[in-house]
Amino acid sequence: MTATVSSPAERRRNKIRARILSAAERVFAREGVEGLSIRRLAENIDYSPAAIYKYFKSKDELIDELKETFFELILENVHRIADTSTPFNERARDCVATYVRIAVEKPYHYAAAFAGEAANDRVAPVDDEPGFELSKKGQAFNVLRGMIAEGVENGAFRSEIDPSLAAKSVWASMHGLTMMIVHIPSFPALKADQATMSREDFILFHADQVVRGLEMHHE
Amino acid sequence: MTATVSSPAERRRNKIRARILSAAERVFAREGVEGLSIRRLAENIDYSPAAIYKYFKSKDELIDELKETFFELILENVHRIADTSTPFNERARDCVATYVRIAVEKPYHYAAAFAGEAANDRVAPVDDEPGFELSKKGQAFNVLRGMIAEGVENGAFRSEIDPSLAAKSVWASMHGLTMMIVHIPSFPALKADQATMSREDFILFHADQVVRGLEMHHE
DNA sequence: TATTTTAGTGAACGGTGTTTACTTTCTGAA
DNA sequence: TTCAGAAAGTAAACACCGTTCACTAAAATA
Repeated sequence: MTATVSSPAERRRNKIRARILSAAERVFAREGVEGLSIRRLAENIDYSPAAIYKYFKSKDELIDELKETFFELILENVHRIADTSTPFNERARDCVATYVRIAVEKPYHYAAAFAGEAANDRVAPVDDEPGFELSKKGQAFNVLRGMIAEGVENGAFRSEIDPSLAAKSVWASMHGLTMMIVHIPSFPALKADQATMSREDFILFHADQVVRGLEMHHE
Repeated sequence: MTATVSSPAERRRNKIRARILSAAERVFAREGVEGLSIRRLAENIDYSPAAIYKYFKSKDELIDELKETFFELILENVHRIADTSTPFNERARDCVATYVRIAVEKPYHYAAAFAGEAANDRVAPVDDEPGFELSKKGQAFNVLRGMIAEGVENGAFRSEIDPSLAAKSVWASMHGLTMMIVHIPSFPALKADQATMSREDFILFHADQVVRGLEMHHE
């Protein structure tokens, strides 16, 4: 299409921006917000602290980009599983378990993503308006809603369920487990209550429990 | 029993400690950890910043006390409901909804309580060892576990459920909703997805959903 | 009353995010 | 090619932060 959409200067700038972000990512993944200071970051990439402000308006903006990239990762993985053709219940459970697993691998990212006032999350109307810029978090939510809608049509889930509402409930439940694990490193093992189940198994147990809440009751 | 367990000096000291805590509470409730600085706090109570360190080892210790008091409040309320004799399902749902409601009233407290590495939460063995100092958070968990055990004995919940495990799952789900509301002020309403349900109703819906996961399936 | 403990302080240490004024380097047009 | 203007980069400062230290004044203890 267009020959060169970016000038050399522009490309050079983007490269440096990327270098800053990658250095930030490294520190942040290991030490979280506390460990990531502009001054330390500047030292890492041999710039003065002030230089960083030529590329990012503020520390918050920089971290926002790390978070967005992180949710991109989650979205990719969840999407991949959602698009397989394994049996529905299994697929639902795997999606949910994957979400937690990845989040737990980068606990600081996940915790930070939900720490701010999070003013900019929007979820697209059910019939995705194309071109509507949607946060990665919002897209992940839409995948979830789609799966639940499918389950309701299937007859696997109770027919009176509103997929939009149920998706929020399910999301909250998975978010809760994730936060639990992120903040209490030993979870689900608690002190003086020796682990009766591995973390992996507990994630599946919880996912199962959550999906069960949606299922038909035959009474 | 003992005539005076506290000397005048000791009482005076406790009074000042309490004044510091109450000033901290005021600021913290409105502005969270970010807004609460030792220097600002000192100014509020007309002391020098250094003086505060005669009463608290660190800012973290001070905040820990705020959090503990907060969970005391939650515990009291949940206990009150758990001890009524309303029908079991209703009671379970109310407990869970109350937990969320109170947490949401003091979002900063709740968020902070789960923010640290939370190294000091322990859950008592099933037969409460008396005298074992238990965090308020831990006690709240025990109430939950007790209720689920009751439900299993009742026949209301599936018989293969391990109350300890299930309690962790339920707790995670409620924690998740709470965090969601705390961090996304409009939740369950999302942008471009006008609220189809009030927050109060959603809390009940979610609690219901969670309890459903524990119930018998008759297939 | 003399001595020891406690309450309280001002000043400093080593951090933080961010801004401002300044220089150097690069770039695009005359 | 020259030259104005933009962009890259910087040192120094501003206004904070939690915490510690050496010190004085007051109270409690012996």
